[in-house]
Amino acid sequence: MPEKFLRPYDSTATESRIYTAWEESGLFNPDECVAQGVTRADAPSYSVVLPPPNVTGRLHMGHALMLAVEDIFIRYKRMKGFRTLWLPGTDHAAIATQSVVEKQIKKEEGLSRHDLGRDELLKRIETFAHESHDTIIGQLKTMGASLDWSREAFTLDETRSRAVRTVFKQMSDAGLIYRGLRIVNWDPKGQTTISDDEIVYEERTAKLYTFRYSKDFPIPVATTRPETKVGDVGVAVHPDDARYKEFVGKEYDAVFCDVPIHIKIVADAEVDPAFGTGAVGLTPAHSRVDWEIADRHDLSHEVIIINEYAKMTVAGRLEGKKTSEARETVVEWLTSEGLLEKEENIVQNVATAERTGGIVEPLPKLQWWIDVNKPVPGREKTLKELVIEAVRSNAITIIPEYFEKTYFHWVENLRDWCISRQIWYGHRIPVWYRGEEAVVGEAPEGEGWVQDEDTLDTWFSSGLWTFSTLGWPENTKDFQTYHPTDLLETGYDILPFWVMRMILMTEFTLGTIPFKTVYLHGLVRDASGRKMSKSLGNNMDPLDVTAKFGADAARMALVVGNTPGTDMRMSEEKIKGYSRFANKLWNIARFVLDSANGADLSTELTAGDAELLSALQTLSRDVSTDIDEYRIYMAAEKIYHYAWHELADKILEESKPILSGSDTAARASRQALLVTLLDRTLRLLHPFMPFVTEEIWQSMPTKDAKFLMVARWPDAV
RNA sequence: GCGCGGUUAGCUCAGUUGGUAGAGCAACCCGUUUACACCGGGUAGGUCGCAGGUUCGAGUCCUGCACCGCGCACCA
Repeated sequence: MPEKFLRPYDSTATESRIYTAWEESGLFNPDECVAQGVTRADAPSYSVVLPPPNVTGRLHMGHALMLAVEDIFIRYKRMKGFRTLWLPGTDHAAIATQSVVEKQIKKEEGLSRHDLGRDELLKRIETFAHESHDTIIGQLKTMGASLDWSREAFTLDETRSRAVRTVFKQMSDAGLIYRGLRIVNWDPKGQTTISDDEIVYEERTAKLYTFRYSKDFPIPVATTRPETKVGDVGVAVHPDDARYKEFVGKEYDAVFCDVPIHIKIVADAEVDPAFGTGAVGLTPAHSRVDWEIADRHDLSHEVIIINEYAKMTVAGRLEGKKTSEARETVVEWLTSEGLLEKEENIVQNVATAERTGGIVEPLPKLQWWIDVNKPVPGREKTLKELVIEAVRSNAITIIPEYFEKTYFHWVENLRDWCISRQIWYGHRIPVWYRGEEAVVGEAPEGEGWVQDEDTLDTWFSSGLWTFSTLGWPENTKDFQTYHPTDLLETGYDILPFWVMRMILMTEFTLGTIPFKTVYLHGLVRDASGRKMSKSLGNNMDPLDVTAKFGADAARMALVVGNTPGTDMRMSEEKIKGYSRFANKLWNIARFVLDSANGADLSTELTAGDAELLSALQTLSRDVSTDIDEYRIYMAAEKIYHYAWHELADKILEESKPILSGSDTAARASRQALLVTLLDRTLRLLHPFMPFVTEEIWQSMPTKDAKFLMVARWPDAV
């Protein structure tokens, strides 16, 4: 027995040494597995592309969970003999990264992005992104992730940029990308457009004011934003509202807080007669709903009264005021004119920008959009329909299944996707202008071309992730071998943002699905069930816990009993429990290797021993089924239970008298049995606790491959 | 408003197609010249949210309700 077993298991020293050995072996790379003869050249492939972490800093426990789950499937399939690829990468995360760096520069140097200029800011962001990247890669390795580093990708590197330009051009040629003036979500703080899903609604109390535009205006109108009323061009009432029927079609002029306005009364079914006074003041340029109603009644969109800095652009007493100040001014004016009829408190949801916290100001802007309701040429279906069908047809399976309902609910509410952003970090829109000419795709030859100033929504490039990482648009060997990928594993919170968009982009570009199965994990919460966050100070750093208890223990704690789609609670106690298990396993090995020293493994087993072996074979099949059916939470628990409470507590204990007894046949049988049981247990446990199992296996007399990582799975032995 | 999930032992959670309720932690009792004290053996603890229904049989299927959590939409 090697001397190392005389000391307790030391995860810290072992884990980094083992990872380095794996990495140096090259066996994370499936080509190398074939070259070294551990995978058959004609083996079926199994591929997973890592959801690229944002280069905004460090990984959190959610990432650790993601890595544990994916690595389990990957290691299992690799041991099963599949040509297994797990491809790593990082995401430039455009707005998230830029706003982190901008905040940092503002804090340390007091400078804004406009003080620095585009080139200098980008340089700073790239430096930051580079450092984040290195930190993150180190963390991925610490967790034991068996990723093929030779294929690492970045959403903003040259290959991925080319994929972005190519898809943009194809979509544009297909008539699905258009540039249009529409109401966007404008973030005055970040000075950019944001998409619907970058909005966070905050519940606040607000005042609902009921007023008239002038003394002779026939209908009182309710609003929470009196300052916008200087931009009104109409009033809408419900067509069946008896109170106002007689006024529909009439037009009125007024001077509202120094601003001349012209109001037409229209009837529109979208108005809720029960809310406020049942009459809506229409401000088409500053409300998406008003814009749509105005469209239906030929009212002007062009009365713009608020600018990108959320300041008033009208003449008179409101000129240049912030919207919040203008609101007070208008209310004072209404009061002094006797036009204010009522003031009540209501609760409303205020739209704020996720990244900056700025209050979203709806503004009409010329932006790039993807049309989700237009038939895709050659497919006779819209993007929206294709995205629904991929899941409805069961081409893609979502786990847990009930999330399919959430998915459909979400997609059915999908509107055209605004893909342009007014930030600097990211893929620049691949459109070049010269006078009236415009070129889409690759930069044109010749003088005088100017590229579009805007960048693309970060989800545009991550939407291509499953195939851009495999070298597309080149028809590479990797692309042919590994696409569509087998599994996408991610948090349920980005099902709509990312998962749906990958399906959309892949259906359009390749006419196929990006992955066959979506496995959604839940949130990792703290011990009392709160979300982990910087502001609460309850963050758990994966590096700290792995340093303390080992990655094996952290992985088990994250996986055992954690069903997909369900949030879990994490605590150091829990992880500590599994570090005890690693040590238990270590001592099982110590006992077995010590007492079976020199055992003849070809000894015929006694009937009783053969039964014990067959019980473990049954367990192996059980565990395989559990993993195949995505119940890794159960598989992990079963092996844990077997190793500790069956193998250690029962079998090892009852072996003691046999091993010291005088029946030599029984003893020889038992020695062989114990070695075999330990060997199988290590194989079964390897995907879950890769380090300690590998370290023990290196001392096993049954060792039949260079690493346990590429040894055969028990039901295939 | 539309939709999703949860409610099982003191705590955290499993329970795969309906067939006598499980694990971990905590508690309590016993054990220690030993592979491991990062241990072993044992005990106690549940009307499976409530009310109906289907069934020979329901934690599991159906209907309704309550409470908790979440998503989307609206928010004039």
